[in-house]
Amino acid sequence: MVDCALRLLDRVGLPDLSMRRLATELDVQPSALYWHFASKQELLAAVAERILDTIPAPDAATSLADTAGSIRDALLAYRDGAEVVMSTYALRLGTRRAQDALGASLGDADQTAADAVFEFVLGHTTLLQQRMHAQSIGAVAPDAADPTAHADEVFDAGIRAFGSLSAARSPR
Amino acid sequence: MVDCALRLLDRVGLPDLSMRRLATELDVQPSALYWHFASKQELLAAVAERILDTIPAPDAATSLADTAGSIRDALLAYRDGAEVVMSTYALRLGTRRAQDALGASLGDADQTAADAVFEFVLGHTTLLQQRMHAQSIGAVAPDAADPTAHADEVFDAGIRAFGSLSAARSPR
DNA sequence: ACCTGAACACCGTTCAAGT
DNA sequence: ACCTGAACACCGTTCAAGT
Repeated sequence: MVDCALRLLDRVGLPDLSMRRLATELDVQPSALYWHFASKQELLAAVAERILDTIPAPDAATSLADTAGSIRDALLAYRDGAEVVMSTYALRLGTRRAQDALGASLGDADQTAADAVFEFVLGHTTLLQQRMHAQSIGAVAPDAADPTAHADEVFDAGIRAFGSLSAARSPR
Repeated sequence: MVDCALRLLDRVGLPDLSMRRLATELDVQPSALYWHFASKQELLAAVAERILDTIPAPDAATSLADTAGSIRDALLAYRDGAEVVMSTYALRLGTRRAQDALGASLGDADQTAADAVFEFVLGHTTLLQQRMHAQSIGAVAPDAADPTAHADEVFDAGIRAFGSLSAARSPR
């Protein structure tokens, strides 16, 4: 059932991922979903956890750039993945898998820096995916030649900044 | 009419800011709104621009921390402000006022770093506001003692990271 | 120029009742 | 234990018609 929601998300996007549509996909009445999940939010939390499933276990030997990259990849693997994860992370449902991996790469005891990096990755990827959708709809402003062109550069610049933060700390 | 939307947003939040509710507030039929705005998205773009109106003009003499702080303040001034700005920024509606101010503080010709900082600020503030709302509803997980407690620390850590990026560049 | 009235095609959620 | 049927209180948007 979560698998079906994940496939539907990837096919139609978050705005069109409704309980009614998911029910139709499962050949079931909408009300049947509420025996399994108390609300749509709870269903989305399960979907978010599945999206983050592919990120590797925390490993101090993995560079920040690689860890951040695999989190970005996990979010990009499904349409609107970042937005789904963002909304459930805000409610503190789901695991802290992503932050733990980032924390390990930063070699930091407290999680402040890891939280900041995760917030950057979520913000960046949410924007990127919304832009991808806007572009496919043709709803983008005409002045923007290639909406997603410099996204990688911006992402790298951000990760480099956070990397220099940890480099400045570790020598102590 | 945008003022009314802004007040309504602050009162009820983005999920409850509907065209029908706004119409009721204005003592008008919902369809009347579509003479002024082609869609809800367009209305939200106007609201987003108003939210960002209070951020100061670009000034190289203003520190990155101050500029980022005033952008954060502008977003926090209205309920769900960050999410509204995020969704219209993705569509590239509205101005680049925030990024221009950040670019000036970074003393940078290209806008890559400014974009990265803005993405961090948007991600951070969106998460913070969603958490504030979840808390007021009481819908937050029980293990989180004080959801918004360390938000300032995380924000400062992020901005410090981006600050060190520009510091490492300017000596060249 | 600006708005109404009525409709179209949807939503999330609840809850008694069925099997 | 798991699902149906029917309802409740909503959505964004369109469009002919009014003034």
